[in-house]
Amino acid sequence: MSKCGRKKYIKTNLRQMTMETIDSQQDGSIPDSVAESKSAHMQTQTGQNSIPTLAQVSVAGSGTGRGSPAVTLVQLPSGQTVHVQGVFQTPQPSVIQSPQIQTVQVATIAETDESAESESVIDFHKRREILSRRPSYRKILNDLSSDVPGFPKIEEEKSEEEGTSPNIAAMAVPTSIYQTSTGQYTTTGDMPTYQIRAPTTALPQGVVMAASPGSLHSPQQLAEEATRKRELRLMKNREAAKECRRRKKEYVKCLESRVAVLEVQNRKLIEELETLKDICSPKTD
DNA sequence: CTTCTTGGGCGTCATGGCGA
DNA sequence: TCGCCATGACGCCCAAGAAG
Repeated sequence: MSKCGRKKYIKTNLRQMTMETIDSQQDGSIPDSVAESKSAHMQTQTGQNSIPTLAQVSVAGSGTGRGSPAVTLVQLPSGQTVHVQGVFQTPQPSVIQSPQIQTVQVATIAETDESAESESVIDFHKRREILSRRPSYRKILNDLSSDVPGFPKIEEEKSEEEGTSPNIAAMAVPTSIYQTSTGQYTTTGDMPTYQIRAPTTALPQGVVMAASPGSLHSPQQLAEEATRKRELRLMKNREAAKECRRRKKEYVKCLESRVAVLEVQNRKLIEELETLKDICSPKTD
């Protein structure tokens, strides 16, 4: 495997490993699996670049009180503090409790219920449809944030400081393009700096020439229109990719924070279990 | 100092989902 | 059905650190 291929392999598996980590948590597995998965994740993130610290945890309460759940403060990497209440409370939903997973859980329950058998059959194709959809970081994260107050939301609209909206960016074609030393092209002006490679002469796949026949006459005009549409599409996709990566990073950060919170909860559970064992052990003996 | 390794970012293409 | 959007995948470039 080439260097880039290996790198991309690791990159691609990063999310998968993270998901597996949380999946094991949801299954109620031991924390070692979490630690192992996290260490694996850390290994993928090792190196010279700054490794994102998961979270700093400070236990503010004893955690043994049944009536008054203790509050655990978890310092997230972003500086945000998440309050984790007593471990005997209703367990917080796992990070993978995306709509897809919820659908599976509902489906499982429905299938075990004989009276709902017909409904499960009816909803089968619908569930299949939902399950086959790609995950949306925005949806997953917003779903998470609705469950956990401290969790940030991914905004539906781009924030103003992030530049122009995609529509505006789509309309504004950069006028000044300079070639950099690396052979790439950099635009200047109010638009964000792009690295635009020289457009290929070959038409992209699936590009439909939808120009009205009345407005375009010569083949040159057709070619110009095609080039313009291609540049427009590339610019839009460029912005979309940036936004997607930003959301993905935010999503991964939230997952890491979630892992930290769950680790704290797990640790407290183990401590309480040990305490209960100590209390009950004289009776059992 | 040079070369290698590694991680991050970016642009682009391919593709599936979704709304009009 | 078509166009748009979101996202995975891939390749490239760059910076920083390690290794020689």
